[in-house]
Amino acid sequence: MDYQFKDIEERWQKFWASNKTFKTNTTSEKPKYYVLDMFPYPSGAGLHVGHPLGYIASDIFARYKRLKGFNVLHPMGYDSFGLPAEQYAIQTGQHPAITTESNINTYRKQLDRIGFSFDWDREVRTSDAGYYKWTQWIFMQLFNSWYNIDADKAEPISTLIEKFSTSGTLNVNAVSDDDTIDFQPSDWANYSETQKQEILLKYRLTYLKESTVNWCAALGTVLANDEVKDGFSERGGHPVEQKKMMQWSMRITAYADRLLQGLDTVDWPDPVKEMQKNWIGKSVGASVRFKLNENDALSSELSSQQIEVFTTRIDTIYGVSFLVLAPEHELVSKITTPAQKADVENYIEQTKKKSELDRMADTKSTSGAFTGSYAINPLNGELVPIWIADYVLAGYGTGAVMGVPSGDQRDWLFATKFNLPIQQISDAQVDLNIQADPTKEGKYINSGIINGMDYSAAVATLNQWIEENNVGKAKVNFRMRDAIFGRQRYWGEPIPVYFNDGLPYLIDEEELPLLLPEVDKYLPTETGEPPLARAKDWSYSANKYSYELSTMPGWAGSSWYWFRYMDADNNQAFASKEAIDYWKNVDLYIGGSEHATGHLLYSRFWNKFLKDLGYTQEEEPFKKLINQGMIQGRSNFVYRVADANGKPTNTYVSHGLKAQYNCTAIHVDVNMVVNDQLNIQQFRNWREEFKTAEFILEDGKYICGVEVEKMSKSKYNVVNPDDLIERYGADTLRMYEMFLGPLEQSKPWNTNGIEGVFKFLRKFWKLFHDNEFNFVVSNHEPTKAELKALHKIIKKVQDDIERFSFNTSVSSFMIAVNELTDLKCNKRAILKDLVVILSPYAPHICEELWVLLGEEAGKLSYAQFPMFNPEYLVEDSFSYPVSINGKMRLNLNLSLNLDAKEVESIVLADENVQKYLEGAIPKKVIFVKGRIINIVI
RNA sequence: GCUCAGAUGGUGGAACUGGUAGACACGCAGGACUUAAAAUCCUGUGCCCUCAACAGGCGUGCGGGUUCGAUUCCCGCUCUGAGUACCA
Repeated sequence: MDYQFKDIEERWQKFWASNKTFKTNTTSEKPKYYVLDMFPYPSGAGLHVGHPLGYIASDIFARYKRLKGFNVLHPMGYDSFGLPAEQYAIQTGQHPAITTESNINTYRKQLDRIGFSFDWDREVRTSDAGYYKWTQWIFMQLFNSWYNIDADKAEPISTLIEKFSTSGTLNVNAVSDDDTIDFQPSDWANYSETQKQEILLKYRLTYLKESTVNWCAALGTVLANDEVKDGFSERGGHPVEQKKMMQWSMRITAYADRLLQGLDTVDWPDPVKEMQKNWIGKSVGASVRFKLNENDALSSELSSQQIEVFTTRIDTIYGVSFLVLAPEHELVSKITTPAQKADVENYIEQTKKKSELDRMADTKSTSGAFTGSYAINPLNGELVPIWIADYVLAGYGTGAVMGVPSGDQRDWLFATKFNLPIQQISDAQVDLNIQADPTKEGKYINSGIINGMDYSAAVATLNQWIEENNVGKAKVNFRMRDAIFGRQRYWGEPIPVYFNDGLPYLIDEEELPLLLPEVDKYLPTETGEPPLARAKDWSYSANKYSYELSTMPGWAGSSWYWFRYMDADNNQAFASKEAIDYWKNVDLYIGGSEHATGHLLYSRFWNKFLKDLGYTQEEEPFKKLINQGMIQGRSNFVYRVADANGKPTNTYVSHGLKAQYNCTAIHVDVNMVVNDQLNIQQFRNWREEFKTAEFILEDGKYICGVEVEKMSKSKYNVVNPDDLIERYGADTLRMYEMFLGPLEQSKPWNTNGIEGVFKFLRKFWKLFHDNEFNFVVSNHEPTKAELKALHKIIKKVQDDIERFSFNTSVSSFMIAVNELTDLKCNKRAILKDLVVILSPYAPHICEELWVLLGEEAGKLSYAQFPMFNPEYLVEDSFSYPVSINGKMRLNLNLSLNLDAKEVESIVLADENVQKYLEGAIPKKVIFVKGRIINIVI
């Protein structure tokens, strides 16, 4: 019997499932290793060939680690709350839970066919009540915590209340959205319950606040910053506008510095670290207050107002020649003089008209308007005009900047356009008539107290001065905002909060989970309330209080799920202490880079928070991260010829000849195309309209055009893994996905080469079988050549897997099996090791051969990865080409002492060369891996 | 604009710390087996000159440099992809 992959794979998948071969125990003498995949959202379309790429890689690594003697945790689950199921529910009325369940079943079937070694007993689903009970529980912990800056960690809110009642705000150094709070312990005692709760809400790590949010009308919900791309929603591409709303937020900004510092401790791809760094956007500088100058047009009350600016270049403050406010800045209307009123209002009007996109596209032109007012530079008392311009953003820093044309190119352009002075403040030789000098070189001139200083001295001096004179202070600013947490949607975790007197309170912990109620429709109510408002008899404490109606965002459930896998069925805790102490954190995490500023950042935040409260041990959740590349679709086209009148005919011209015709490209299903050659019969049967299709061929073939696009149904370029498994088997699919190229690289899918991998597996199978397909192995001692072939592959595969270069190890397998086939090697000792080495890649065929070799079924996964012995790889002949002075390449017979790394004598094979070298003394002999490569004379 | 990644045959890609560039696979061409096809096996395959062989020349986006030796290191440029965007 030939290699019967279907039979083999079905049999072993059944065996693994019923014997729970990959069940992992938490207590083990072995060292632990945690291999995690980013769990999928179970969409209705099922898996295409790109999805399992990362899963195959992680499965290979998990299996390899088991062979290396580790206790490996390798689980899988579903991120099953989310928008598509809800959108589908709105259209069809079907409960999202039903859609989700059926999608999960499809996913599971598809995953099972690939032969992963997941421990399915640990499966999690974020939409299960048993799971989201703990998502809600973590929310409650966040609500009940504040961030103590002195301790640099989160603490229970009770310690804050303690401080308030003993010493008021005096000893409180906390992250809060209001740094003006100031009271005595006696005040605290006299505050009403409502007042107390209002104050505490400003410190809680999850809090309710009126804030500007990204509102997506089409989706009927708010979105987080990372869910908005260029002014449109990431899912669906609907327009997003800014809107003020009462919203739940997560105080992730409290962790900004730790999130930044932690990046230095993890083994992650640089681009992802870079993205997170930019997203957090730390900038060190100073905040300075400019007093307004008294002015006839302004009331004296206003002249006591100040404009606060944030700058990273306090050292250039003597060069300030104007201030700029964002058009939305609250002071704009107050400080605009009557003479300038029309100008300013006109400018604000223009700014409003510009859409978000226009504003981003138009970064070149400089625009602005003068308010007519002046501020006073606190350092030199000079008057500086106050302008407004849309290059200053209301949402960043203080919404106001100081303009220094000599030190900042944008300020320089602004000054040049509006004829504002450009003051030189550095002795660096730069012509300020041409451009600004943003460098920090040179000594300061025309700069009062910092004249003659260099950059760092100037910054230190000025920071001290502004603090002493109470006009500002050194400050660190972050670009990152707190994360909006509420969503006006149905299919998400209910927020475990009820309202009393307009203030939020947590429900009793005993009442978790707060179940998602049933509703008649999944749309907002007529009055614009979220869908949960439709729930009947859904309120807290015997109808006394109403529940929070928004639900949690998609990222809530995925921000802690790796802990749940450690102890998936626990009903008393999100995971037991023993399980967390043993598994600690994820050693290897594989997933797409699209989660760089979303999931990966939120997960690190929650991980740090849970650590602060003492529930977990590790500061970082994912030690090593690998981003698998995206698999793109490779679309094929046929070219329909139009007749003289431009009317389409039913004739199609091959790609190479299309220039001679007037034709249009039509997507054709890639599954009817092999090596870009169209299967004409299949095409005719594809659709009724093609039944009578005629073809203009080249060399008797119809060649299709090719384009790389996103893989999608509408482009007919989706390749389904099930079809390939049907034809070639799961082992071939697994190996081929790895063979395709480096894991991290994005690439278009191309099925063309899969035959090569399939042929390899057949060849491998045949090594163990004679021509009549009988299983035959010999018990003879292996020869040196056979051992060499074996140990070469042991070393190669081990090195390749350790550095996640799976594509090259597949190639090495092919070489090894070719060598052993040439040697007609069917020796048990060699083949047994070969099966072990190959099993992470092609587990089914290896399991089959393992048993045929007389070993116990199911034990292959825990066999020992063979030890590499370098002795087998030593060269025994020293006749090979060597170059002289890196130039000519000659065959030499050498006699040398390898230990001494010196040539004892050189015997030249060629007389001519001997002549050439006569009398020359080798200056240097270059060895590489014990071989002479080059002789320098 | 900024940041990062990349550019190697007809194609996907190898070459791990500089050391015989093009492994391995696809495709293509030729051959064996077959009535035939499929499957399988064998041979060839970077480009140029050459009937062919020997030999030679050119070759890792482009231009320089370091080195006995550069796909690999350095400088400058071109192009492609990704991220980000007036962040003060």
